[in-house]
Amino acid sequence: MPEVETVRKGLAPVLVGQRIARVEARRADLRFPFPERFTERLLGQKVTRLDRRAKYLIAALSGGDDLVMHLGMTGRFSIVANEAVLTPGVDADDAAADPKHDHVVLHLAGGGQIIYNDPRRFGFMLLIDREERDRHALFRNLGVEPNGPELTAAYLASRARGRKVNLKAFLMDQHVVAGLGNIYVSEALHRARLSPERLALSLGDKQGRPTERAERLVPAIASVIGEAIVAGGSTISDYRRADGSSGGFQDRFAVYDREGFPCQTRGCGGTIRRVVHSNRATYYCPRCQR
DNA sequence: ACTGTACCCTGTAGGC
DNA sequence: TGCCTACAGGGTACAG
Repeated sequence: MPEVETVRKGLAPVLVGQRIARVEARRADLRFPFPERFTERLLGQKVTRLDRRAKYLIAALSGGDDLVMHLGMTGRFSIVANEAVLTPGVDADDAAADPKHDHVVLHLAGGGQIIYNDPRRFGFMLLIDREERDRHALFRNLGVEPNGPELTAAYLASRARGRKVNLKAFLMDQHVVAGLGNIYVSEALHRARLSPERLALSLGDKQGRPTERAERLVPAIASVIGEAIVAGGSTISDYRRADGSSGGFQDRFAVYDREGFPCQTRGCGGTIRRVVHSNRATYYCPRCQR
């Protein structure tokens, strides 16, 4: 999510207020097929806003549709203007051209272009009538934003009531907290000194009132996400060409991708472990996270 | 209803 | 050098 927010901030100044003059969709699908009459419905539309909800980018179009875009794992946008190419969240040195995976090009009336590149094609785009958007399956059951006022200990406890999934899976569920990804769940749990293996239901007592663990988790999530947004997101060094982000937060990982390194928590002395749940890596310190 | 697993697709790193 | 496997920041579709 911090990566998506970084992309949004980079894209907004060149996209908002612009009219779409031409659209190239260079294949029939990404993760899903493009919407019916995709290019026709974009043509001539003015982008009036660029918002983010969870990990979705939402371009509001003058005709009343929302262009909803998801970057998946490897999607990125580049801006082409006056011969210069800019990729929000990616250092110029790392944004080498990769035309093979340039799947969508939006030509703006002002002369600029927005290029969507996505090697793995886990991203997607769709068009939804703005009036219908919040009732759409993707948005209807989304959880709260991780850096917003709705994320409270009471909320977490009520959602965790009776849930026997572990905390890692619980926090990865976009219907609980919308926008927390694999990196930030590991980092937030470390800050909260909570084991990813602990059951979600332990965030509340029998009456569903938040425990002290839930109270710790809220500022842990909010601070990790807040700092990552300020840093411009994270880039895994070996993957810098593959996603929309080369911010600075990877330099501040306490646990993510740090298997075998000593835990930095003052006086802890533990060693970071890597475990796998449902095909996703989780990093934590078994000593200070309980 | 809830939970865990397999899978979508492509590129890269590391072992041999 | 080449071949093989494991793994990667996300999310969904199942089976049990």
